[in-house]
Amino acid sequence: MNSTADLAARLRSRGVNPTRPRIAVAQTLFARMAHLSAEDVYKKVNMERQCVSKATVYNTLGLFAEKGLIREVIADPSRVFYDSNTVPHHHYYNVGTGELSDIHSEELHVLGLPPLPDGMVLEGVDVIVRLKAAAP
Amino acid sequence: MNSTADLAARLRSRGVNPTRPRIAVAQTLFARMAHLSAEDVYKKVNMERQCVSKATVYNTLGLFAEKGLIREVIADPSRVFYDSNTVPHHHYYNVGTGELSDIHSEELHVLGLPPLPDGMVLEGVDVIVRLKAAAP
DNA sequence: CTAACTGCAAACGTTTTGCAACTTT
DNA sequence: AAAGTTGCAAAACGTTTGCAGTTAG
Repeated sequence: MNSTADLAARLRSRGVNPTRPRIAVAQTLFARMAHLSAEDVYKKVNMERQCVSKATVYNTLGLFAEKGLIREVIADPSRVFYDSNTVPHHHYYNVGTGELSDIHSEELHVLGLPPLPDGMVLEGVDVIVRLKAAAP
Repeated sequence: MNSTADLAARLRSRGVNPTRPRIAVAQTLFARMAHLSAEDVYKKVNMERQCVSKATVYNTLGLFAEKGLIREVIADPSRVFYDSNTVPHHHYYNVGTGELSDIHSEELHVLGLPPLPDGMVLEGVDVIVRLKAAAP
């Protein structure tokens, strides 16, 4: 479940102090499987729960991402999306609507990654499959 | 080579009217193999050639990208990079320095792309391999 | 008591836009 | 003249930051 206590434990397990605003943001993020922009989170938190300022939403999302509780998805130059699913996976991006969705498949793999440049360590591999509506 | 006439022909072949500012931007883009932000292009154009306003640089880059003369690379939330190499390829992104580089390999492939959602057409597949400096 | 956190508003950097002037046809 | 293009300055947008006040350990 997503009780406050569970969420608090989840944050603590990543070294994040579970304050009330952070719990509120966490509830919004983890209640649904979604790809939300900071603005989306701000609106949803303040609609569903008590008031959290925009600065705190941004700071909290940055903190959660840094601590590995959520994942930043960079697909659109105009805003960052936050994905509550931290299991490695890839994304479709609908260029027309700006909608992001998971690629529900075990079959998508990146093969043949060349040896990394010297002194570099892999941080992640992001695959964005850009889609548009078919011509009518 | 990259003579003005050749660049003009290159723009025309994509339906872009080769005006003087656009040629200047094209020279800067195609002179080197590089990943430049709009700001980079603005600085280089105005250092190397005659003055082109920031608005025109932005508009021109957008136009070139739309017409397929260059490719937008979305790797960093803070700025868009423009790649003069339009042959399909993928990128390393150095998270520490913000530097983008090509993956020079025929070996990197994306395998197992699932069937696209109904009524959707593929626009492109972008792979960003995020790297950071190894811990000392 | 101290350190951590929050909210507000102002600042920021990138990108877009309105519009008058200037080309080009 | 009409259509397309440019430059400037201002606006817009998402995001970050400074700081005073609040909360939590």
